[in-house]
Amino acid sequence: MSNKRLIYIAGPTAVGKTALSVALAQHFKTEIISCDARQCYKEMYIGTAVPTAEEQEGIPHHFIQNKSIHQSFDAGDFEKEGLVLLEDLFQKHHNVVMVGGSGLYAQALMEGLDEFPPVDQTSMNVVGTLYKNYGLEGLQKSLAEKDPEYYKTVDRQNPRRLIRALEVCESAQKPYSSFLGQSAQTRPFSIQTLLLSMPRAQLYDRIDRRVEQMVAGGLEEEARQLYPHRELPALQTVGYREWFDHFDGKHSKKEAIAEIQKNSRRYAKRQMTWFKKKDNTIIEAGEWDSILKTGNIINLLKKQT
RNA sequence: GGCAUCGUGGCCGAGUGGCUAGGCAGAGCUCUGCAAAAGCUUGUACAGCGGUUCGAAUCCGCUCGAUGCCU
Repeated sequence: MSNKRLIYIAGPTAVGKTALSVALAQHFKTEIISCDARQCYKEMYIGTAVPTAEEQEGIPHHFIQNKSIHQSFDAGDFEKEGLVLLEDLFQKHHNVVMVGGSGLYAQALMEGLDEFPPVDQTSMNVVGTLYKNYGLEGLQKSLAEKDPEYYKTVDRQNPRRLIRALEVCESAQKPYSSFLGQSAQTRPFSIQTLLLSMPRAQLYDRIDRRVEQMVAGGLEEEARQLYPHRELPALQTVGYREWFDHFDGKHSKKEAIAEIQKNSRRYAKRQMTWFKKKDNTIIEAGEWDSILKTGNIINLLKKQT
């Protein structure tokens, strides 16, 4: 085992990941890699709670605002680019800090995804048309035929899952399931995950307040500028869709804000569900506060057994 | 004080004698490439008490509460 270590700070939105990650990075004099499926887009700033320059405290951050909403970027891309970046960072540092709430992205980088062939535009169109014309049932029938094995285990009610599998089948002319479980992933570094946790009520309160701060900070205007691009995948995001609906007259500004708060709370819930099953070291709010205050960061890492 | 209408799970809301509407919120969960996405699961509640009936959220009486009108 190499002496290189990736320290991953996980946790739901608004729990306070940024401050801890910066403190850790300062301690190890290292850099931060963000695993956040939205903060990587340069066009989105306020609504994705990108750490400000002050918050970053001079620590180099990667995968923050380095993509455009007009290009496609997904968990697989993140894995590939992230590994290249890590290799470089580990030349200079023993420890590298990763932060972010996108569980799938973190999983991709830490555990690896199987190799899938790229999905071409034609295949996307074929599947898209199928869904449009024949709905969920059309997708189910097609997948049952093209990949009966995967069909047995997929969530058949979930169009996204069905579409993805069909797109791969279509592009590769091979069943989606034939690519599963191919590559046994090992990483040339160790990984330590710290999951930040906080009582539900307290977290929800922080979420509500942060949304208010975003609004005060000009979220509405940011959303207005992105309105022309509202169909893009990157903009299917809490904090933006609700404004788009408001601009379309579907609800008032006040309702839009309340919706953002509600959807953020739900997002946080889903994140907690995801991280919970991952068997991480859980750090409660009270603990990391005192750790930050005393600067006693090493104890935090010793918690890991 | 009199008359009238009403009182359904956290909220909205259907249901006028038997076959546990539904929606929202909440909670729990799934997920190997749009993941801040997408999907799944989840409540026998009928203001209270008594009566009629084989059987009442539904009918009758009283009590409490809300609203409106009247004196």
